[in-house]
Order: sequence, then structure tokens, then C-alpha cells
Amino acid sequence: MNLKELADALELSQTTVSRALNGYPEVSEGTRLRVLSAARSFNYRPSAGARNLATGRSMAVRHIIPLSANHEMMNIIFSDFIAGTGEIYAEHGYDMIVSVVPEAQELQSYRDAVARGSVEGFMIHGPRRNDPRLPLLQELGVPFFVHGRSTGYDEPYAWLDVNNRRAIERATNYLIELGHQRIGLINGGEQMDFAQRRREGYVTAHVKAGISTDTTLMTSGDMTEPQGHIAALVMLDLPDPPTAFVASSILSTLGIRRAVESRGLMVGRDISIICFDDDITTLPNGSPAEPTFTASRSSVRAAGRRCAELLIDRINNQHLPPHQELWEAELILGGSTAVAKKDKTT
Amino acid sequence: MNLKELADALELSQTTVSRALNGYPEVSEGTRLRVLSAARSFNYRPSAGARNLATGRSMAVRHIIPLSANHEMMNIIFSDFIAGTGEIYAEHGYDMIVSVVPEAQELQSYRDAVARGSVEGFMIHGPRRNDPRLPLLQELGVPFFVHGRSTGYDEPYAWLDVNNRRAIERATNYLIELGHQRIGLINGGEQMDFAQRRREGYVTAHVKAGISTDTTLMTSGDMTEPQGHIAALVMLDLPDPPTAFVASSILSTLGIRRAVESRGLMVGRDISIICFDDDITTLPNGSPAEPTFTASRSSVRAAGRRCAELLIDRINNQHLPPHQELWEAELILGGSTAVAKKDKTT
DNA sequence: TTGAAAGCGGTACCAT
DNA sequence: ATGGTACCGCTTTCAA
Repeated sequence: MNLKELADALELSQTTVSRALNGYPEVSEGTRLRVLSAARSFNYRPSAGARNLATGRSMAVRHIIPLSANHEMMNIIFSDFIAGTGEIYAEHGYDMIVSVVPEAQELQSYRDAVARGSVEGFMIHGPRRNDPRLPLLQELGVPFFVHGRSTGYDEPYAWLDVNNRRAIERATNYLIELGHQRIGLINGGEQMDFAQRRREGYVTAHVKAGISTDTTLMTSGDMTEPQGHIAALVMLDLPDPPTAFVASSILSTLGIRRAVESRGLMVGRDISIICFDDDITTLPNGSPAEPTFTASRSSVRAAGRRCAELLIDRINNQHLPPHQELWEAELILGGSTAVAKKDKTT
Repeated sequence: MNLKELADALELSQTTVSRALNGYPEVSEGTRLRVLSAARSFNYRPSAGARNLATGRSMAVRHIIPLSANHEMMNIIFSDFIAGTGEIYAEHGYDMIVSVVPEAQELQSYRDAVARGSVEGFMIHGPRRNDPRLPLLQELGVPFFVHGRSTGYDEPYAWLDVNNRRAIERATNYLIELGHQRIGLINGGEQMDFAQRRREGYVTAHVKAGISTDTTLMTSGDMTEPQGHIAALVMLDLPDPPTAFVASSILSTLGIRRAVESRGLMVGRDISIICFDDDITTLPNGSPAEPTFTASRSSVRAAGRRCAELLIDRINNQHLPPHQELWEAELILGGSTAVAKKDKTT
């Protein structure tokens, strides 16, 4: 069923039917009702392609995911983030196109999508320092929204980020206040901007407390269970091992806990852990009432929802200066932190 | 740059340019080369909407993800699966549209997408028993491909599934051969067809070995770390606890391991575990050389790739009978299984 | 081998 | 308040 057929069935012109369907005011209430009910009964939907062509709007946004040896992108966080964005897009009638492309073609994919007019805006995942995508999109003049930030790109652009530096600074500082002096950092891959910021927060807390940092206590990599496990084992076996850990992900944290327990130590008694908790649906941090881990928490799903809203705003208000939003993570007290034991340091 | 402008620049007709670009044979080699090089230098791409309208093909497939209290769909497995499908779609020039919709609107979303002509086919995730999506799509006459199967729907349809029943039967049987008599099943949500099949495999192995099953040793739910942890704790505290576990997910398995260790027991010595391992990128089962857990393994990412290929085949060959493909999981021997201790049963 | 022109299914301007 | 019609940018039939 297309517009012409619907109009014929109603003995009206396509114009009137189109207007009625799209909520134009100049249609009489009577005909509007007739049209609406006929459209419903025929299950009429305007053709996406035709509308796209006629209006120049595709009602679609694109998430381009590079596929590479570096799998940071397609990680466990991704599904919660796009669950959040997808919800909002659907509410606003937008389609979410997820393109998985070889890393070498990543930038060209942006160009192609713009040239084909298949998309009204882009969501940028996992920005790196000096991320080449931002100047490219600026040059292409297409709306985009960044989940995170890219240090080194100084033009104004639209983003939402968690205050990763402060979150980890606070977390680290909390451990320091508990008396910990040797704190291991098990960070995400430091090509990621957020991981850099977290490391800065970790370092800043040390500097402010007058504690020197130790590179043997700082590691980074893909945020997986084995990564946390291996990194923690190495640190625990140092001559002067850490009494606490700060971790970038709850997944790494599961590995850290295993390492701790395998050394006959107990988390929350012998060893403290604070992690960054993205509040992932399938990786809950214990129950809300009783968090397993003390954590700096910020829901990545909520972030997805907000990013999607802001991308849509951006699309509809391209003349406005880009909106930027910084979220503070929440420090959640769980069972994984305790006052440092004094037996080592005294 | 559109076709008309490109044609004008080349002093050719749109027709010829279009033909040259689309590889029609009647264009002379000379003009074809000229056209191709001009298209490249102008970075010309045909408008997606216009082409869609003219050809009736949208070059897009849709994955509809219901959003509900039941979050099984948007789980950690999802990201690897769509990483796989996305790769293939991109290679074939298809867009992957991911729609996240409230559960109540799920079926209507299929109707809408078809009516709007925005899609050439659907990928069906996580089929349940008597899944209403299959008859609906059959009725709509649109190509679809099912990752998994739906018991209770008897028309032929295209699917790819892992032989979940046999995988878990073999896993269970392996434990039985090691002397285990009390084996806990920590299954995924049994509204899912695959979870039902896994339970059948578990039961079958018991029946064949002449061991009676015990409902206190069978549980199901969302496949998360806490689920595995809680379920395993409950079973370990039974008067007659299991000496082994079969788990549906590596995520649950992490929780089981924690429960085991918290009772002062050791995995692979006191307690054996076999899990189903989807070979998730961010949840590797140890290293390939040294798997942490004995597991029944089948890569969900590879499945995604194959499903996408088969969906595209289906779209291009709708007259053919639907292709069906059953994969056998591979039994991987890891460090989590051992001969049952005799102290309890003798 | 090339070109003219009629759609594809809408939207939106200009009339009435 | 309603209708006629010229696009939107491409593909494809028909003619030359």
C-alpha cells in the first residue's frame, strides 16, 4: 500500500493524505480522522526511501565500529551503550545503523556514508588522543556526537564524558586515606583518551598526597578478566607488593580478585580494590544494596541514552554551539576496601 | 555531487554514467574508465535513498532487539555476534540496522519495517519455544534468518544453530565418566530454546548413565557472574552437594568458581566445571594453549559471520528452500575437570 | 555504444 | 481546506 493507493481509496488527493498523516494544521479534523483510521486499517507506512529522497532526511544515524586486532571497541561495554542509544533513537523515529568495518577503511566509511546521504549524524565511540575522526567529520560538515573526549582536538565539538580523571583521583585518594601507600593501577588501553585521563587522576592523587608513583604498579591493556588476573599476579609477586588496586573495569576486577585469592589473601581485608563500574547489565556489581566492590560508578547505558538525545538535538540544531556535558561518577562503598594493614609499612 | 552533475562534467548522459558505474557490459571500455576515474576523483557515491527508491532494494538488514525486564538479549554475547554479522554485511554492501524496541512493540516493529520497505531481511536473535516472530515473518513474506531454532514452529525456515543438546550431553557425560554422580546444572533462562535443549542434553546423559536427576541440582536464569555465584553457593551448601557443575556461560562460570573457592574448595581438584564457551572476545577462556575451563566451545562470532552470509543468500535466493545448518561444539579440555573424589560416595 | 524519458513514492510549493 | 504538479536522484526500458 502506497500513498497513491491510500489516497484513491479515500477519494482524496495524495497531498491531503500526506498532510493529514504528517500533522499539518490546514487539514480539517474530519478528514484527518478518516485518513488516520484508513492508514491504520491498511497498515500504511510511508516508504523510507521515498521519504528520504523527498525530504533529504534519512532518519538514520550511524555508529562505525572499526574492526581490528585491537578489540577494545567491540567490548562488553558496547552492548550496554548501544542498548541505551538504541532506545532513544527508536523513540525519536531514527534508525541506528551499525557499521563494522576493517580499521583501514574506517575513515573512508565516514566519507562514503556522507556522500551517499544515508545518514544524518554519527556517534563516535572510544575517542583516542588526537583522534582523526573529529577533524574529518568537522570537514565533512556532518553532525556528530562523541562519547568521551579527544585531547588534542581543540575545535568545539559535541561530547558527553564522565569525569574520569576526577573519578579515579577520588578513588585513589580514598585508598590513600585508608592508609594505602602502594596502589596498583590496572588501566584500560592507554591509546584511549579516557584511560589517559584515569591515569592522570591516579597520578594526581599520589602527587597531592606526596606519595611517589611507581611504574611497576601501573599497567594498561584490554579490559578483560585474564588481563586483571595476570597484571595483579605480577604486582602481588613484587618484593614490595601493592596493598590496594584501582581498576578500570569490573571485568579486570574479577581477574584481580582471583589473583588476590590465589595468593591466599582476601579482598576487603588484606587487599583493597576500587574499580570503575560502568553498571553493565550482565556484569552487576553485586546487588544495589550490597555492592561487591567499592566503585566509581557511572552507567554507560544512561550515557548511551543521553548521547543519543544530544546527537538528535545536534542534528536538529546544527547552528547552535555544540553541547558538552561532563558527568561525575558516583563513589559507591562496597565490600572491597578496608583500612591498610600496618604490618608492611611500619 | 549527484549523478546529473557527474554526467554533465563528463559530457555524457546519466544513463551511460550509471551503466558504467554499475558494470553494465554495453559501455565501451574507454568511457567506463573515464567515468570510473571521474567518480573517484569527485568521491561520487550514489544516493542511498534514490537508489533504494529506484531499485526497490534498501541494501539493509535489521536486527530487532526487544528491550525488557528480561535482558537476556542485550547481553555480552550480543556484541560478539553482531561483530560477526556486521563484518559480513559490510563486505557485501549491506547496512545493519539495529532497532532497540520496547518488548510490547516488538512484533509491530517487524510489520512497520516491512511496510516502510526499509529492510530486505531480518536476523532473529534468541528464539524461544513457539516464538511468535517466525510465523509473523512467514506471513509477511520477508526473508529472515534465525540464530538458533524454535521448537514448536514446524514450517521450514532458515537457521543456524549449535547442537546444544549434544554439546551438553557430551559435557555431562564426560563428567560422569570422570566418576561424578552429582552434577549441578547452571543454565541460561529456559524461555530460550537453546537453554531447553541444553537441559535436555544434561538429562539425557544422566538417563543413559542410569543416574537419576535431582531438581535441586538444576537451575536457570540470566547468565551473569552473580547468578553463577549464588546458584553454586546454594548447591554447595546442600546436604549432598554436587562434585561438578555444567554451566551455560563463561560468565556464570566465573561466579561458580568464586563460590567454590569461598567454600575452601578448589576448581579442578575438589570440584569440576565444564562450561559452554561462546569464545567471547572480552571473556577468553584462558589462553588457547591453556584453557582455564574445560568447555564445550563454539564461537558466537563465527556464527554471526555465517548467519549473515546465509541471510544474504536467503535474500538473493528466496525461491530456494531454506538453508539449515547445525554446528557441533568442540570439547576443550582445560584445567577445571578432574576425576571425582571417592570420599563422598563410597 | 549512447541518450531520452518514464517511473520509484513521497513532500511541498503554488493554485484554487 | 483541498488538489495539481514539480521535484528529490537514481535505474531501466525503449529508441536511435
